[in-house]
Amino acid sequence: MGRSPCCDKNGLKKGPWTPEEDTKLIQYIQTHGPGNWRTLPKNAGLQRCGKSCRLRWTNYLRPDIKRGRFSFEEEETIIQLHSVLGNKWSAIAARLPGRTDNEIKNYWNTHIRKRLLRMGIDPVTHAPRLDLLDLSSLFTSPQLNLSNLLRLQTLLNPEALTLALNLVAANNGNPDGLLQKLQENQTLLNTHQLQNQNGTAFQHSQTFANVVSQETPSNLLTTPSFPNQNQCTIQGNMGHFPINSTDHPNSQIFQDNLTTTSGSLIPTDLSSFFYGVSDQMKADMSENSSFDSVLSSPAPPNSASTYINGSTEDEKESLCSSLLRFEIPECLDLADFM
DNA sequence: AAACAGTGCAACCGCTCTGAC
DNA sequence: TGTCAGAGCGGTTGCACTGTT
Repeated sequence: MGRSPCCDKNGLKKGPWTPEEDTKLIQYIQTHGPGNWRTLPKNAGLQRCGKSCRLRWTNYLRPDIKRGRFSFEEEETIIQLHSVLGNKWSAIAARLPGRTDNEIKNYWNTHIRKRLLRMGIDPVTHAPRLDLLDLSSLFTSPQLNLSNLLRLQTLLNPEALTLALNLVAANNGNPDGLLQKLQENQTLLNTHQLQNQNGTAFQHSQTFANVVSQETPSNLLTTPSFPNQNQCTIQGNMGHFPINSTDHPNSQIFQDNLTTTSGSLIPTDLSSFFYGVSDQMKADMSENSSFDSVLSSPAPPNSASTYINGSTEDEKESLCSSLLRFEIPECLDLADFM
Protein backbone atom coordinates (compact mmCIF):
# COMPACT_ATOMS: atom_id res chain seq x y z
CA MET A 1 0.00 0.00 0.00
CA GLY A 2 1.06 3.51 -0.45
CA ARG A 3 2.90 2.67 -3.59
CA SER A 4 3.56 5.56 -5.86
CA PRO A 5 1.58 5.61 -9.05
CA CYS A 6 3.27 4.31 -12.13
CA CYS A 7 3.58 7.80 -13.46
CA ASP A 8 2.87 11.39 -12.68
CA LYS A 9 -0.70 11.93 -13.81
CA ASN A 10 -0.34 15.67 -14.12
CA GLY A 11 -0.43 16.76 -17.70
CA LEU A 12 -0.83 13.27 -19.05
CA LYS A 13 -3.43 12.57 -21.67
CA LYS A 14 -6.23 10.08 -21.07
CA GLY A 15 -8.97 8.65 -23.20
CA PRO A 16 -8.96 7.33 -26.74
CA TRP A 17 -5.70 7.20 -28.59
CA THR A 18 -5.27 9.26 -31.74
CA PRO A 19 -3.73 7.83 -34.90
CA GLU A 20 -0.74 10.11 -34.35
CA GLU A 21 -0.15 8.66 -30.88
CA ASP A 22 -0.50 5.16 -32.24
CA THR A 23 2.04 5.91 -34.92
CA LYS A 24 4.51 7.29 -32.41
CA LEU A 25 4.13 4.28 -30.16
CA ILE A 26 4.43 1.78 -33.00
CA GLN A 27 7.48 3.47 -34.46
CA TYR A 28 9.20 3.64 -31.11
CA ILE A 29 8.55 0.00 -30.31
CA GLN A 30 9.60 -1.10 -33.77
CA THR A 31 12.89 0.65 -33.18
CA HIS A 32 13.54 -0.09 -29.53
CA GLY A 33 11.25 -3.00 -28.78
CA PRO A 34 8.62 -3.17 -26.04
CA GLY A 35 9.59 -2.70 -22.41
CA ASN A 36 10.77 0.09 -20.17
CA TRP A 37 7.23 1.34 -20.13
CA ARG A 38 7.92 3.96 -17.51
CA THR A 39 10.41 5.79 -19.65
CA LEU A 40 8.87 4.91 -22.99
CA PRO A 41 6.30 7.74 -23.16
CA LYS A 42 8.91 10.40 -22.62
CA ASN A 43 11.33 8.85 -25.08
CA ALA A 44 8.60 8.34 -27.66
CA GLY A 45 7.23 11.85 -27.23
CA LEU A 46 3.91 10.72 -25.83
CA GLN A 47 1.90 12.49 -23.15
CA ARG A 48 0.72 9.18 -21.75
CA CYS A 49 1.59 7.11 -18.74
CA GLY A 50 3.60 3.97 -19.25
CA LYS A 51 0.80 1.72 -18.27
CA SER A 52 -1.50 3.29 -20.83
CA CYS A 53 1.16 2.74 -23.49
CA ARG A 54 1.62 -0.85 -22.46
CA LEU A 55 -2.11 -1.53 -22.56
CA ARG A 56 -2.51 0.20 -25.90
CA TRP A 57 0.29 -1.88 -27.34
CA THR A 58 -0.69 -5.23 -25.89
CA ASN A 59 -4.41 -4.86 -26.45
CA TYR A 60 -4.57 -3.06 -29.75
CA LEU A 61 -1.39 -2.23 -31.64
CA ARG A 62 0.54 -5.45 -31.46
CA PRO A 63 1.01 -6.75 -35.01
CA ASP A 64 -0.27 -10.22 -34.15
CA ILE A 65 -3.58 -8.95 -32.83
CA LYS A 66 -6.55 -10.48 -34.61
CA ARG A 67 -9.41 -8.07 -35.05
CA GLY A 68 -13.02 -8.80 -35.80
CA ARG A 69 -15.71 -11.04 -34.48
CA PHE A 70 -14.96 -14.19 -32.59
CA SER A 71 -15.49 -17.33 -34.60
CA PHE A 72 -17.62 -20.10 -33.23
CA GLU A 73 -14.53 -22.19 -32.67
CA GLU A 74 -12.99 -19.39 -30.64
CA GLU A 75 -16.16 -19.02 -28.64
CA GLU A 76 -16.23 -22.75 -28.05
CA THR A 77 -12.67 -22.64 -26.83
CA ILE A 78 -13.36 -19.73 -24.52
CA ILE A 79 -16.30 -21.46 -22.91
CA GLN A 80 -14.45 -24.70 -22.45
CA LEU A 81 -11.33 -23.05 -21.08
CA HIS A 82 -13.37 -20.81 -18.82
CA SER A 83 -15.06 -23.84 -17.35
CA VAL A 84 -11.63 -25.07 -16.33
CA LEU A 85 -9.66 -21.92 -15.72
CA GLY A 86 -12.31 -19.51 -14.54
CA ASN A 87 -11.55 -15.84 -15.05
CA LYS A 88 -7.92 -16.39 -15.91
CA TRP A 89 -8.26 -14.36 -19.05
CA SER A 90 -4.58 -14.27 -19.86
CA ALA A 91 -4.38 -18.05 -19.65
CA ILE A 92 -7.36 -18.30 -21.94
CA ALA A 93 -5.91 -15.72 -24.29
CA ALA A 94 -2.68 -17.70 -24.47
CA ARG A 95 -4.65 -20.45 -26.20
CA LEU A 96 -6.39 -18.13 -28.61
CA PRO A 97 -3.77 -16.75 -30.97
CA GLY A 98 -4.29 -13.11 -31.76
CA ARG A 99 -6.77 -12.47 -28.98
CA THR A 100 -6.02 -10.46 -25.86
CA ASP A 101 -7.15 -11.10 -22.34
CA ASN A 102 -9.02 -7.81 -22.29
CA GLU A 103 -10.82 -8.62 -25.51
CA ILE A 104 -11.79 -12.05 -24.28
CA LYS A 105 -12.94 -10.63 -20.97
CA ASN A 106 -15.08 -8.04 -22.73
CA TYR A 107 -16.50 -10.62 -25.09
CA TRP A 108 -17.29 -12.91 -22.21
CA ASN A 109 -19.06 -10.21 -20.25
CA THR A 110 -21.01 -8.78 -23.17
CA HIS A 111 -21.90 -11.89 -25.16
CA ILE A 112 -21.17 -15.27 -23.69
CA ARG A 113 -22.16 -14.51 -20.13
CA LYS A 114 -25.53 -13.14 -21.19
CA ARG A 115 -26.13 -16.09 -23.47
CA LEU A 116 -25.37 -18.60 -20.75
CA LEU A 117 -27.69 -16.78 -18.39
CA ARG A 118 -30.48 -16.89 -20.96
CA MET A 119 -29.87 -20.60 -21.31
CA GLY A 120 -30.16 -21.07 -17.57
CA ILE A 121 -26.51 -21.84 -17.11
CA ASP A 122 -24.49 -20.25 -14.37
CA PRO A 123 -21.61 -18.47 -16.14
CA VAL A 124 -19.43 -18.87 -13.08
CA THR A 125 -19.85 -22.55 -12.35
CA HIS A 126 -21.12 -23.61 -15.80
CA ALA A 127 -23.79 -25.57 -13.99
CA PRO A 128 -27.44 -25.49 -15.01
CA ARG A 129 -29.43 -23.11 -12.91
CA LEU A 130 -33.17 -23.48 -13.17
CA ASP A 131 -33.69 -20.14 -11.49
CA LEU A 132 -31.75 -18.52 -14.30
CA LEU A 133 -33.46 -20.31 -17.13
CA ASP A 134 -35.83 -18.21 -19.13
CA LEU A 135 -38.37 -20.87 -20.00
CA SER A 136 -40.53 -18.42 -21.88
CA SER A 137 -37.77 -18.08 -24.41
CA LEU A 138 -38.08 -21.78 -25.12
CA PHE A 139 -41.62 -21.40 -26.25
CA THR A 140 -41.02 -18.48 -28.53
CA SER A 141 -37.88 -19.89 -30.01
CA PRO A 142 -38.06 -21.12 -33.59
CA GLN A 143 -35.76 -23.88 -32.45
CA LEU A 144 -38.35 -25.40 -30.21
CA ASN A 145 -38.29 -29.01 -31.24
CA LEU A 146 -37.80 -32.40 -29.78
CA SER A 147 -34.08 -32.50 -30.28
CA ASN A 148 -33.60 -29.39 -28.21
CA LEU A 149 -35.95 -30.65 -25.56
CA LEU A 150 -33.96 -33.84 -25.40
CA ARG A 151 -30.96 -31.77 -24.60
CA LEU A 152 -32.85 -30.11 -21.81
CA GLN A 153 -33.66 -33.54 -20.53
CA THR A 154 -30.11 -33.86 -19.35
CA LEU A 155 -29.94 -30.35 -18.00
CA LEU A 156 -33.09 -29.89 -16.00
CA ASN A 157 -34.48 -31.70 -13.11
CA PRO A 158 -37.51 -33.85 -13.91
CA GLU A 159 -40.03 -31.52 -12.38
CA ALA A 160 -38.81 -28.58 -14.35
CA LEU A 161 -38.70 -30.60 -17.51
CA THR A 162 -42.20 -31.88 -17.01
CA LEU A 163 -43.43 -28.37 -16.42
CA ALA A 164 -41.71 -27.14 -19.53
CA LEU A 165 -43.02 -30.00 -21.61
CA ASN A 166 -46.54 -29.52 -20.41
CA LEU A 167 -46.38 -25.89 -21.33
CA VAL A 168 -44.88 -26.66 -24.68
CA ALA A 169 -47.37 -29.38 -25.43
CA ALA A 170 -50.25 -27.17 -24.43
CA ASN A 171 -48.81 -24.48 -26.58
CA ASN A 172 -48.78 -26.89 -29.50
CA GLY A 173 -52.22 -28.25 -28.82
CA ASN A 174 -50.84 -31.65 -28.03
CA PRO A 175 -50.86 -32.07 -24.27
CA ASP A 176 -49.35 -35.53 -24.08
CA GLY A 177 -47.34 -36.41 -27.11
CA LEU A 178 -44.02 -34.80 -26.44
CA LEU A 179 -43.92 -35.66 -22.79
CA GLN A 180 -44.86 -39.22 -23.47
CA LYS A 181 -42.19 -39.55 -26.06
CA LEU A 182 -39.56 -38.12 -23.80
CA GLN A 183 -40.57 -40.40 -20.99
CA GLU A 184 -40.39 -43.32 -23.36
CA ASN A 185 -37.04 -42.16 -24.46
CA GLN A 186 -35.76 -41.88 -20.94
CA THR A 187 -36.98 -45.37 -20.15
CA LEU A 188 -35.41 -46.64 -23.29
CA LEU A 189 -32.11 -45.14 -22.35
CA ASN A 190 -32.26 -46.58 -18.88
CA THR A 191 -33.05 -49.99 -20.30
CA HIS A 192 -30.33 -49.71 -22.81
CA GLN A 193 -27.93 -48.71 -20.10
CA LEU A 194 -28.76 -51.80 -18.08
CA GLN A 195 -28.59 -54.14 -21.02
CA ASN A 196 -25.36 -52.84 -22.36
CA GLN A 197 -23.22 -51.46 -19.64
CA ASN A 198 -20.17 -52.13 -21.72
CA GLY A 199 -21.63 -50.53 -24.77
CA THR A 200 -20.17 -47.57 -26.50
CA ALA A 201 -21.43 -44.07 -26.63
CA PHE A 202 -21.71 -44.52 -30.32
CA GLN A 203 -24.34 -47.16 -29.80
CA HIS A 204 -26.16 -44.94 -27.39
CA SER A 205 -26.02 -42.19 -29.90
CA GLN A 206 -27.66 -44.39 -32.44
CA THR A 207 -30.44 -45.25 -30.07
CA PHE A 208 -30.90 -41.67 -29.10
CA ALA A 209 -30.89 -40.47 -32.64
CA ASN A 210 -33.26 -43.18 -33.77
CA VAL A 211 -35.83 -42.13 -31.23
CA VAL A 212 -35.57 -38.59 -32.42
CA SER A 213 -35.67 -39.49 -36.06
CA GLN A 214 -38.80 -41.56 -35.61
CA GLU A 215 -40.54 -38.72 -33.94
CA THR A 216 -39.41 -35.73 -35.89
CA PRO A 217 -38.75 -36.31 -39.52
CA SER A 218 -38.64 -32.59 -40.07
CA ASN A 219 -35.84 -32.30 -37.58
CA LEU A 220 -34.23 -35.53 -38.47
CA LEU A 221 -31.02 -36.37 -36.72
CA THR A 222 -29.87 -39.07 -39.02
CA THR A 223 -27.23 -41.15 -37.42
CA PRO A 224 -24.01 -40.52 -39.25
CA SER A 225 -22.16 -43.45 -40.61
CA PHE A 226 -18.77 -43.32 -38.95
CA PRO A 227 -16.12 -45.14 -40.88
CA ASN A 228 -13.93 -45.36 -37.81
CA GLN A 229 -15.31 -44.92 -34.37
CA ASN A 230 -11.87 -44.30 -32.99
CA GLN A 231 -11.97 -40.95 -34.70
CA CYS A 232 -14.55 -39.79 -32.23
CA THR A 233 -12.46 -37.63 -30.00
CA ILE A 234 -13.38 -34.42 -28.36
CA GLN A 235 -11.55 -31.35 -29.43
CA GLY A 236 -10.42 -29.51 -26.38
CA ASN A 237 -12.29 -31.71 -24.00
CA MET A 238 -11.10 -29.86 -20.95
CA GLY A 239 -14.50 -28.48 -20.16
CA HIS A 240 -16.63 -29.83 -17.41
CA PHE A 241 -20.24 -30.00 -16.58
CA PRO A 242 -20.70 -30.61 -12.90
CA ILE A 243 -23.40 -33.08 -12.17
CA ASN A 244 -23.83 -34.74 -8.86
CA SER A 245 -24.51 -38.31 -9.76
CA THR A 246 -26.12 -39.02 -6.44
CA ASP A 247 -28.85 -36.44 -6.48
CA HIS A 248 -29.62 -35.74 -10.09
CA PRO A 249 -31.97 -38.32 -11.58
CA ASN A 250 -30.87 -37.55 -15.07
CA SER A 251 -27.21 -37.48 -14.33
CA GLN A 252 -26.78 -41.19 -14.82
CA ILE A 253 -28.35 -40.92 -18.22
CA PHE A 254 -26.02 -38.11 -19.00
CA GLN A 255 -23.00 -39.86 -17.69
CA ASP A 256 -23.95 -43.07 -19.37
CA ASN A 257 -24.05 -41.19 -22.60
CA LEU A 258 -20.42 -40.34 -22.16
CA THR A 259 -18.10 -43.21 -22.64
CA THR A 260 -14.46 -43.21 -21.76
CA THR A 261 -13.27 -45.59 -24.40
CA SER A 262 -9.61 -44.94 -25.02
CA GLY A 263 -9.82 -42.13 -22.54
CA SER A 264 -12.04 -40.09 -24.80
CA LEU A 265 -15.28 -38.55 -23.75
CA ILE A 266 -18.07 -38.81 -26.20
CA PRO A 267 -21.29 -36.91 -25.73
CA THR A 268 -24.31 -38.72 -26.98
CA ASP A 269 -26.23 -35.78 -28.23
CA LEU A 270 -25.38 -35.48 -31.87
CA SER A 271 -24.81 -31.79 -31.81
CA SER A 272 -22.24 -32.42 -29.16
CA PHE A 273 -20.85 -35.12 -31.34
CA PHE A 274 -20.47 -32.46 -33.91
CA TYR A 275 -17.69 -30.87 -31.91
CA GLY A 276 -15.84 -34.03 -31.37
CA VAL A 277 -15.36 -35.28 -34.86
CA SER A 278 -12.67 -34.77 -37.38
CA ASP A 279 -13.11 -32.43 -40.31
CA GLN A 280 -13.46 -35.42 -42.56
CA MET A 281 -16.23 -36.77 -40.42
CA LYS A 282 -17.92 -33.40 -40.40
CA ALA A 283 -17.87 -33.52 -44.15
CA ASP A 284 -19.22 -37.05 -44.17
CA MET A 285 -21.91 -36.12 -41.76
CA SER A 286 -22.86 -33.10 -43.78
CA GLU A 287 -23.26 -35.28 -46.81
CA ASN A 288 -25.08 -38.11 -45.18
CA SER A 289 -27.16 -36.49 -42.53
CA SER A 290 -29.46 -33.69 -41.73
CA PHE A 291 -27.48 -31.58 -39.36
CA ASP A 292 -28.63 -28.60 -41.28
CA SER A 293 -32.14 -29.07 -40.10
CA VAL A 294 -31.01 -29.32 -36.53
CA LEU A 295 -29.48 -25.93 -36.87
CA SER A 296 -32.67 -24.54 -38.35
CA SER A 297 -31.03 -22.77 -41.17
CA PRO A 298 -29.80 -23.50 -44.64
CA ALA A 299 -26.17 -24.43 -44.62
CA PRO A 300 -23.48 -25.09 -47.14
CA PRO A 301 -22.92 -28.82 -47.12
CA ASN A 302 -19.19 -28.67 -47.48
CA SER A 303 -18.11 -26.80 -44.37
CA ALA A 304 -19.72 -27.25 -41.04
CA SER A 305 -17.45 -24.79 -39.31
CA THR A 306 -18.03 -22.14 -41.92
CA TYR A 307 -21.68 -22.64 -41.49
CA ILE A 308 -21.49 -22.33 -37.75
CA ASN A 309 -19.51 -19.15 -38.04
CA GLY A 310 -22.40 -17.74 -39.96
CA SER A 311 -25.00 -18.93 -37.51
CA THR A 312 -27.26 -16.66 -35.57
CA GLU A 313 -26.97 -15.90 -31.90
CA ASP A 314 -29.90 -18.23 -31.19
CA GLU A 315 -28.22 -21.01 -33.04
CA LYS A 316 -25.01 -20.46 -31.15
CA GLU A 317 -27.07 -20.50 -27.98
CA SER A 318 -28.54 -23.83 -28.88
CA LEU A 319 -25.21 -25.31 -29.72
CA CYS A 320 -23.61 -23.93 -26.59
CA SER A 321 -25.95 -25.99 -24.50
CA SER A 322 -24.31 -29.05 -25.90
CA LEU A 323 -20.92 -27.52 -25.75
CA LEU A 324 -21.05 -27.35 -22.01
CA ARG A 325 -21.67 -31.00 -21.53
CA PHE A 326 -18.14 -32.13 -21.04
CA GLU A 327 -16.22 -33.54 -18.19
CA ILE A 328 -12.59 -33.27 -17.38
CA PRO A 329 -10.75 -36.42 -18.25
CA GLU A 330 -8.76 -37.73 -15.37
CA CYS A 331 -5.65 -37.84 -17.45
CA LEU A 332 -5.73 -34.11 -18.03
CA ASP A 333 -3.27 -32.23 -15.93
CA LEU A 334 -4.86 -28.91 -15.17
CA ALA A 335 -1.53 -27.55 -14.11
CA ASP A 336 -0.70 -27.34 -17.78
CA PHE A 337 -3.31 -24.66 -18.12
CA MET A 338 -2.46 -22.67 -15.07
C1' DA B 1 -36.77 13.50 -37.29
C1' DA B 2 -35.71 13.62 -32.55
C1' DA B 3 -35.28 11.67 -28.12
C1' DC B 4 -34.28 7.91 -25.58
C1' DA B 5 -32.60 3.30 -24.25
C1' DG B 6 -29.71 -0.48 -25.03
C1' DT B 7 -25.42 -2.44 -26.57
C1' DG B 8 -20.50 -3.16 -27.54
C1' DC B 9 -15.98 -2.11 -26.80
C1' DA B 10 -11.75 0.52 -25.88
C1' DA B 11 -9.71 2.28 -22.12
C1' DC B 12 -8.94 3.25 -17.37
C1' DC B 13 -8.49 2.42 -12.27
C1' DG B 14 -6.96 0.26 -8.28
C1' DC B 15 -5.23 -3.51 -6.64
C1' DT B 16 -2.37 -7.98 -6.27
C1' DC B 17 1.19 -10.98 -7.81
C1' DT B 18 5.76 -12.10 -9.57
C1' DG B 19 10.46 -11.82 -10.52
C1' DA B 20 14.69 -9.15 -10.77
C1' DC B 21 17.88 -6.60 -8.27
C1' DT C 1 14.60 -9.02 2.94
C1' DG C 2 12.78 -5.04 0.89
C1' DT C 3 11.89 -2.35 -3.20
C1' DC C 4 10.45 -1.71 -7.68
C1' DA C 5 8.74 -2.46 -12.51
C1' DG C 6 6.02 -5.11 -15.16
C1' DA C 7 2.19 -8.04 -15.72
C1' DG C 8 -2.32 -9.54 -14.69
C1' DC C 9 -6.91 -9.15 -12.98
C1' DG C 10 -11.82 -7.61 -11.86
C1' DG C 11 -14.52 -4.00 -12.12
C1' DT C 12 -15.94 0.10 -14.15
C1' DT C 13 -16.45 4.17 -17.21
C1' DG C 14 -17.17 6.79 -21.35
C1' DC C 15 -18.52 7.05 -25.82
C1' DA C 16 -19.99 5.70 -30.36
C1' DC C 17 -23.31 3.18 -32.56
C1' DT C 18 -27.86 1.06 -33.22
C1' DG C 19 -32.58 0.14 -32.44
C1' DT C 20 -36.95 1.66 -30.65
C1' DT C 21 -40.56 4.82 -29.51
